[in-house]
This record gives sequence, structure tokens and C-alpha cells, in this order.
Amino acid sequence: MDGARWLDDDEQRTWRAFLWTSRLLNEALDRQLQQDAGMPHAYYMILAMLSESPGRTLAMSELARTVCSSPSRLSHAVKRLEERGWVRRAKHPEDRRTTLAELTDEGFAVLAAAAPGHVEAVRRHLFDPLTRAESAHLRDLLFTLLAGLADDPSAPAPPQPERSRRRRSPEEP
Amino acid sequence: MDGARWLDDDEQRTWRAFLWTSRLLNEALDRQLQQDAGMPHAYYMILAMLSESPGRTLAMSELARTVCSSPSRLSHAVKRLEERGWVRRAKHPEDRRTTLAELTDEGFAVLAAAAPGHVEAVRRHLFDPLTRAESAHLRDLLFTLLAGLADDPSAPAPPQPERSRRRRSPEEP
DNA sequence: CCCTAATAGTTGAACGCTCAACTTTGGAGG
DNA sequence: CCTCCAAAGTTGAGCGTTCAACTATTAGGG
Repeated sequence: MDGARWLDDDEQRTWRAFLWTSRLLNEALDRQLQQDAGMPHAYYMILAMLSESPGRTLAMSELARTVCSSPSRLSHAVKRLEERGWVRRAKHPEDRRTTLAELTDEGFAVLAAAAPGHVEAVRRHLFDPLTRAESAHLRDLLFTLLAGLADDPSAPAPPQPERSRRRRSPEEP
Repeated sequence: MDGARWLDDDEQRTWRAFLWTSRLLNEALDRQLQQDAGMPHAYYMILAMLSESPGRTLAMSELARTVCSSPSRLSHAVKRLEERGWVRRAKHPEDRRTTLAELTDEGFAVLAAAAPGHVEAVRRHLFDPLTRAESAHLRDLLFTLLAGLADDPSAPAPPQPERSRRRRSPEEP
């Protein structure tokens, strides 16, 4: 317990502030969308990203990247969305491994109906309390953190290849 | 869809950066604790808050406030923690509505074993990428947002009393 | 005093997410 | 070619969270 530097009071407050803010913001958004549109925020993001894509269509893996989701979570989510008729799935004609997800007209209508309330909630909770300069600064700080989080070695990476594609370090025989 | 101001590109980026950062950070911390200590981050927080309380004991409602949790979530969580022998529950002797949650010795040991790895993960993901001044600025921005989120009228509040304790506004008869 | 309302907490069902298999398809090297 | 491995998705079980009841206890106002 002594090898690692502990968090001092300032760091403690910063860390808790981050946790609380992210939790409260996520809960507020989830509640708003669940009540007004009958879907969780993660589902809204999927519909939104599809609506911004050419042909309102995206491969599952690309969609997973753009909504920052695991393949499994996305697969489950799209299955639900398909059951509601908001998304349609089809096999890619040239690479039959990939599945294409397409936003249906009904899905687009639901998204369009949900968007104003959602945007208003984001504005009220995130942007109204901050000045223009403050939100710009916040963005910069978050980008800095994202850079560190993006190449996290502890992330669920594809299983380490036994002996290949791994730069031999000087310590190894 | 025209009454509400849309998000411009800068706001869009800020908003997505917030979502991604909070999601990636939460996932990283959850993974670390799940793998190294066999519990999710929410459970760790409960043990940590209890350990810092006088007598390692707290009423459920106070505990819920300090870990920023709903009563229901906390109740379920403490039930699991009690099943593992990390927490003990007892009725308050003077107000028999309230339940006191107490951290057991075994729970304290588990917490002590988990803490260093957890702190190291927080440090790596949140503080190492930022200068001292940057993290102070981040804290200030988060506090500003928290102030707005704290008194959110859309929060799951106790159901509005029909006719009492509600300042009569001039518009009402 | 009694009746009402507020406070504190618990419970079960529904739902979303994680993790670890598993299937299928496409490439690459021998 | 044929084998092997990587890429792309899907599935089912287990778990945590939410939401809406529901119980129990205390405090307040006629």
C-alpha cells in the first residue's frame, strides 16, 4: 500500500467531482430519453450516428467505433432496435462477414421526434452553466484525457499473439 | 425541432468528448477492480465510504448520499456485500426505520488489498495526463456543472405534494 | 389522541451490459 | 490448394441498475 502515491485532498475532490458529474449527467440524459422517447441514451446514439451516415447505413464494426461500444453491446442493442422496427440488418454483398445496419424511416421519425428534447437537455446540463471559453477549455482537457485512454494497455485487446508482431525488447533473449 | 438551438460543431465535439471520456474512464476502472478485486467500482466506493466513517458505520440514506446512489441501488448492493461478509446490517436502536451499514473486518481487509491498484489506475488515467494546474481547472469546471446538476427539477424527486408546502405563485388563483 | 403524511428502506421484474464462448467468412503462407 | 489465423458478429448466462410497488416507523396537525 506504500508503493503508490495516495490521492491528496485536491485530487480526491477532483476525482469525486468527475465521478459525480459523469454519473448525474448520464442519469439525467437517460431519464429524459427514457421518459420522452422510450429508449436509453445508448440507443439514441446508435440511431443518431446511423442518421448521419451515407445511406443511413453503417457496418456493425464501424458503428461500434463511432458510438464507442463493444461489439457485443452493439449487437444486443441493434437486435432490440430491429425488433422495434427502427433499424434493419443486412449482410454486406461483397464481404459476407460484415453486417450492415440501416436506419429505417420509422427509426428516423422516432429519432427526429426525440432529438429536440435531448438537445435541450444536453444544453441545459452541460452548456448553459458554462461560458463559451469554459466549455472550450473543458473540451481541451477532455481531449487530453481521451488521448491517454485511447491507448490503454489494459483495454480488452485482441489476445496477445504468442510470438509474432511484438517488437522484441532488449531484455528478452 | 426549431424552437431549440442545435449544437454547433464545437459543442458537438465537447459533448462527445465528455461522453467518451466518462465512459472509457468508468470502464477502465470497472475492469481493473473487477479483475483485481472481484467487485465493480460502485461496490468499492461503498466500502471506501464506510471505511472513512466513524465506527465504519453509516445509515443507508447517508451512505446513499455520499456515494451518489439511489436507495434501491444501494439496497441491492449492500445485500450482495452482506452475502460476501464484507458489510453487516443492523437496525438503528432509536429510529427503527433506519438501517445501519457497518464495514466488517473482512470487508476492510478486502478494501485495503484493492486500494493500491485502484488508486494507481485513477492516477494513471486521470492525473498523470494532466498538469497540476490543468487538474485544478478541471475540478473547477466540474464543480460548476455539479451545481447545475444538483438542483435538477427533472431528478426523481419525491412526488409533488398535491396542495401543501408549495409556495403559491402569483399566477395561481 | 388519532389520522395523515413524510421518512427510511426493501423487493421483484424488466432491462441493458459484460464476459466468455462460438460461428462464419476472408486472407496468407507453405 | 490447404491449412491456419485473423476479422466480424452473435449468443447466452450472470450481474447490476431502474422503476414501480410495498412495508414499517416516526412526526405533525386537528
